[in-house]
Amino acid sequence: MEQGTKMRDGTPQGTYKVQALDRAFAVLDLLSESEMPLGLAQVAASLQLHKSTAHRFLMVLERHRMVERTPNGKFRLGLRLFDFGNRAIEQYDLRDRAQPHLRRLVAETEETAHLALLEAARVIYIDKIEPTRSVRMITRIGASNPVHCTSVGKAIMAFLPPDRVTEILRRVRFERMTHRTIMTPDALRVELEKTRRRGYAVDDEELEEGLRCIAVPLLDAQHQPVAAVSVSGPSFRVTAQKLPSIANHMLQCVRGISLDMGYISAGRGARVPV
Amino acid sequence: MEQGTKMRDGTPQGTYKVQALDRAFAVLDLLSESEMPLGLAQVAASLQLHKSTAHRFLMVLERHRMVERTPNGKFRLGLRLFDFGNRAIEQYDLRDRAQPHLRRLVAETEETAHLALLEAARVIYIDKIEPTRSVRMITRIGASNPVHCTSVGKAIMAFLPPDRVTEILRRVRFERMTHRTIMTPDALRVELEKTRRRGYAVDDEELEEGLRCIAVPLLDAQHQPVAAVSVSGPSFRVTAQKLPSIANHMLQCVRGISLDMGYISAGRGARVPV
DNA sequence: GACGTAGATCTCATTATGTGAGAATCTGTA
DNA sequence: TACAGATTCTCACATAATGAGATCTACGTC
Repeated sequence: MEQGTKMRDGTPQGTYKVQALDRAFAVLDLLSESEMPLGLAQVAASLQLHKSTAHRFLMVLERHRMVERTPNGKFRLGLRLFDFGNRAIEQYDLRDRAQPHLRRLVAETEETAHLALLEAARVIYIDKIEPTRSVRMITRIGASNPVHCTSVGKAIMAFLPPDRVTEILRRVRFERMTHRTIMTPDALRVELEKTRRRGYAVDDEELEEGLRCIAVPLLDAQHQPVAAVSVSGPSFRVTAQKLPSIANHMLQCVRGISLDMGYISAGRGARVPV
Repeated sequence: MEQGTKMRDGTPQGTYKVQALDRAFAVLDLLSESEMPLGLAQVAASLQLHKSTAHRFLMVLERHRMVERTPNGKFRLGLRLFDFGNRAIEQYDLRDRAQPHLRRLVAETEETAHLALLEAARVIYIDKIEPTRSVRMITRIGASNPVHCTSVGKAIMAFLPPDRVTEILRRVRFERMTHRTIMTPDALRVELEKTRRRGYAVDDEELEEGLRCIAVPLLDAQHQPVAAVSVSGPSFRVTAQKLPSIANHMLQCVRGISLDMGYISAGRGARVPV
C-alpha cells in the first residue's frame, strides 16, 4: 500500500491536502467497516471529531446520498455510492460481457468463479458466480486481496512486463495468511515463472486453509493482462488431478470473453500452452 | 471571487454546507456522467473551478482512490467507489441471496430479470440477470428510475402503507417517458389498486416504447415491501396472455427469496392472490 | 529542431470557509 | 416527571482552503 492511501487513524500525508475531504472519506471508511449502522456520537468519537463537526459532515453526506439514515436515526452507507461504484467499473465494460461466460464455467466446474482486476498491488473482485448448491463463499464483490496470495494476482502478474512486476513487488507487503503463503519476492518470482509455463496460476491454500483456486489471465489485444478469471473450491473437491481439466474449461472461458470484448478475432488460438 | 455555490443542476442547497464536499462530489458526478475520462482542464471548466483548485481536488481524490488516471493522464472514477458501493448494498444482504432465484427465473422465462430497491421516490436497480441470447438491455446496475413509470416502483408502492404512498406521491415529478406514461397521482393510485388486487404490477410501455415489464414485491417478515423483482422484455414476446404465467414464476421466485432471507418459514403460502 | 500552445503542476498571500465550544432541543428510560 | 444521553443549532474566531499567477512539461507544426 502506498504511503498515503491507508489513513485510518494516522494522517493522510500527501502533498495535496483538503482536510474536509479526508474527514469525509474517513467517515465513509468507518461506516463501511462497521457491521452495524452508527450513531452520530459513535462516529464523532471514533474519528475524534467534535460532535458538531461530525454532524455537519453527516448531514452533507446525507444530502448527497452518500450516507443514509436507518429508521432509528443511525447512519450507514448510502446508495449513491452503489451508483458511483457501478459506473466506475462500467468504464471497463468487462463485467457485463464476461458474466455469461463465467456462468457457463460455473455450470461446467460446479465451483465458484471470480472475475478480478489488478489495482496497485492488490486484486479487486468485480464479479462472483456461485454454483447453486455450494456453501456461500466469504468473498464480497468489490473487496480486495493482496496479489501474493491469490491465484488471480499471480495469473495477472505472470503475464505483465518485467518492470511492472518489479514495481508491484516493491509495493507488496508479504502478509502471512496461512502456513503456505508465499512470503518473499523471490519465491513469488519463481511461482510466476511456473505459472507462465503452465498457463494458469494456482493458489494452494495460500490465502485460506482448505481453499484451492486456479486462475487464468485475460489478455487484451496487446497481450497485456487486464483481468483474471478464477475457480475456487475446497481442496478436497478441487484436487490436483482435476486442475488441468478445470484449467482447460477456464481457457475456453477467457477465450470467449476475449472474443466478446474484441481482444481477439475468431480463429486465433489460446496463446498459453495447455 | 466566484461565489462558490456554482453547483450544477439539481445539487441541493441545504442548511448544512461544506463547500469542499459539494465540490468533490460535483467532480465525481461529472466524471460519472462523462463517457470518456476527462483532463484537468475539462473538469475545471465544466465546474467553473480554478484549475489549481480542481487540480488539488483531483489529487486528493486520487489519493483516496476515488478517481484514477488513465495512462494518458486523464481522470475517471476509481475503484474505491466500487468497493464502497458494494458494501453499501451488502448491508441489505439481499442481492447475494436473491441471485440464484433470479437466475432460475431468467431460465424459466428467457427474459431479463431485475432486482430493485425503493429510495425516496425512485427505484434503484441492484441486480440484473439477462438470458444468454437476448439483446443487451440498456439498464445499468446501480441506475435509478422514477417510481411512476416502472413496474418495480408500482409493485413496491402498492403494498406500502397509505401514508408512505402519499409521501412518495408528493415527491414524484410525473415526467413523461412515452405516450403511455402515467401522468397524475390519481391515475397512479388507481393503478396501484389494480396492482394490489392482481398481485403483480405491469409496466406496459410506460417507461420505454416497446418494452413491457412485470414486477412483484418482496415482502419482509412484517409484510412490508423491501424490494421488487421484475421481468422485462419486448412487448411482442411478453404478451398479455403470457402475463399470468410469468407472474406465477415470479411469485415462486420471491417466495424462494423470502425463505432464504428468513422472511417467511416454509409452508406459508404466498399472501397475494394469483 | 525550434517554436508555440495548451495543459498540468506548484507557490503563496489573502480571506472566505470550516471549525468547535457550548446552548438548546429532543428522546428514551427509570 | 425528571434525568441522562444523544442530537441539532448558533456564532465568533482562526485556520484551512482558495485562486492569481508563475513555472514546468508534452506535443504538434512548420
